[in-house]
Amino acid sequence: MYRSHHCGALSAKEIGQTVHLSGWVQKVRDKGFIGWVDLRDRYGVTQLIFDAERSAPELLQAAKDLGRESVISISGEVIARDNANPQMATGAIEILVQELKVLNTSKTPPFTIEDQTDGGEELRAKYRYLDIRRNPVKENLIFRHKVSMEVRKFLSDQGFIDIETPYLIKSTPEGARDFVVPSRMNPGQFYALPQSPQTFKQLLMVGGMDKYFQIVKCFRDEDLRADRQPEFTQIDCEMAFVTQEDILNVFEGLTKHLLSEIHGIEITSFPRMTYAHAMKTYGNDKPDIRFGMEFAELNEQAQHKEFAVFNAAELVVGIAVPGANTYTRKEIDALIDWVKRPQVGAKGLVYVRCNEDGSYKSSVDKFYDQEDLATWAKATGAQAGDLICVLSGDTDATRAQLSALRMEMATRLGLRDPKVFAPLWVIDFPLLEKDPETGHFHAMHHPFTAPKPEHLSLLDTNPAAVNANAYDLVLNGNEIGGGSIRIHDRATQSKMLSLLGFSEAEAKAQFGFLMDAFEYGAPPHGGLAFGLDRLVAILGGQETIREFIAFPKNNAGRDVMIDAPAALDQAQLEELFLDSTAPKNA
RNA sequence: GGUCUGGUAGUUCAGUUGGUUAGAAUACCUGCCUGUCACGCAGGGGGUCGCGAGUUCGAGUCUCGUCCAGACCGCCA
Repeated sequence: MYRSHHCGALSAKEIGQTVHLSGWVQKVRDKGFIGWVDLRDRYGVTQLIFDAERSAPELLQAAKDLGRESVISISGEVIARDNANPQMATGAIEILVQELKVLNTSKTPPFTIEDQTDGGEELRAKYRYLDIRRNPVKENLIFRHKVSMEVRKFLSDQGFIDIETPYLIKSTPEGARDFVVPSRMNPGQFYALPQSPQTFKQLLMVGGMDKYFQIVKCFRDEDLRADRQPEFTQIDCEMAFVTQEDILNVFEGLTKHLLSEIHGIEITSFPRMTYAHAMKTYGNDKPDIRFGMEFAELNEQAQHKEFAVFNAAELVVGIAVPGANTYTRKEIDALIDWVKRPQVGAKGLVYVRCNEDGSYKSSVDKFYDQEDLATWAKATGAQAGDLICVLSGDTDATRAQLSALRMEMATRLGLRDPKVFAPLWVIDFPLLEKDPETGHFHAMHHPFTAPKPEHLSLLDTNPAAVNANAYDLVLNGNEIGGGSIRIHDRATQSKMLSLLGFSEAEAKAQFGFLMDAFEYGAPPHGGLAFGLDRLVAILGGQETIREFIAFPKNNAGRDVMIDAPAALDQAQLEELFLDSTAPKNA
């Protein structure tokens, strides 16, 4: 018998019982005549005791010889501790060991298996199986399990059916780069791994499944970030016979359910904000609304004087940073350098100190008097003690820059409390986006998104003005879900693809199967997808999704534990017709 | 593709203006210790300063290149 109890289970109630425990040696404390071993498993730690009076000499010696992370199995009697440890769940008891069996020894691990490990990220990644023994990682994985189970429970209770869709599909030119898989049986041809089960879930609606969901791996061959992996998990959903309103309500319900079940937080406010408003007020389509610092456009207040920089700008926009008038000149200079970094890209920063006595001191006092500055303060809502930061330039770029500054200042001021959750919907996205370089349109969401019915006629005349029935769920400044009402008729889908630059033949070759399906009674439908990794990380109060993935990839898309990707050998390459050195037509 | 930061003991890091034998903590090993639980005490072993070139009497330190890691921009419908 390996175990009668787990290592987190025993308390004073079990005193006198003989138990069997198995686990890993966390620590050996050898005091000569007496020694303790902390035994750890997934559930906790139990202290084992060996001493010269009560233990056989060879047993005491065997305990002293145990190395960290050896796997052992013991049996013994639960006894009360002389010195209880109230810090420990099992701190009232210890096990007087009668039998000790070493099941497997361990080399000294390359980092300490403790909550506060001494291991760096790279090392932990290489020995991920050891990292997973640590509480923080273990608890993150269990946390993810809880979230995922609550999602399944909620959606299943709402009548959604979990259906699997294929991983070996066809590459499409729209969207992200595909990972491709060569087909041995079809020389020179390739599958693609899905970026999303998009078309399949729509076909499930045509198939009459009505409500579908799947917690599913998706793949995108793009550069990584702290919140982006090449393979990631989505909660993918689709519903038939629904309006946008129906979908928002269902997934608002899911979000509330999760916050309630996971954190005991009851969300009362679930605002909806148009894309246009989000861009104007936060410079961003995924605003963090846990704090204010809303944008105030200052063209009117700032473009009547001799300050050429502002006069030449398409947009002059500012925020009031609460309490930041305490910033020294040196700190403000550092802030100016910060916005001028290439990652932010501002040309400079105009600031106004709002002094406690009601006066203003700005970096542009040469051009603006106290009255002018007072109008800026009024527009930005600045109070005494605040610092107004103003950027100017082209509208899109300036908004992005000020948004970056707003987030940075909020982080510095501690306004991004990971225990506070502020979800919102961003709605009314534009259908299309014009590529500034090529002048071509591409779909802002994806090519299956339906235009707003009232904008349908604009598709021919002014495509850029068409809004979509598309929506994003935003949580604490992160896009955690997005979706849309889909096109469900051939004519509209065909027009959409042609707007995106597909010839009729290309459209047919790429998406003919979908448009064919639309001719056999496709119901109106729509849905959305949540990024599970990101959702779990944010609910867990962290920003790096790697911490919630059992075996994540590094910055360069490598799995440093198994050392993937790797070269194939010659025979494999030839079998897959990928060998560039082999003669053609072989 | 780009910007920035880092790479020194098993590990996490310090290392001043370029100067003699490269340090600390922790981990590891040995010994001691009867109530530990971050146990304590004494001792010990452990270094391709990422790699390559250059400057110099002399390089962990300066320069150039390169590799690796992380964050970000581009990219991610």
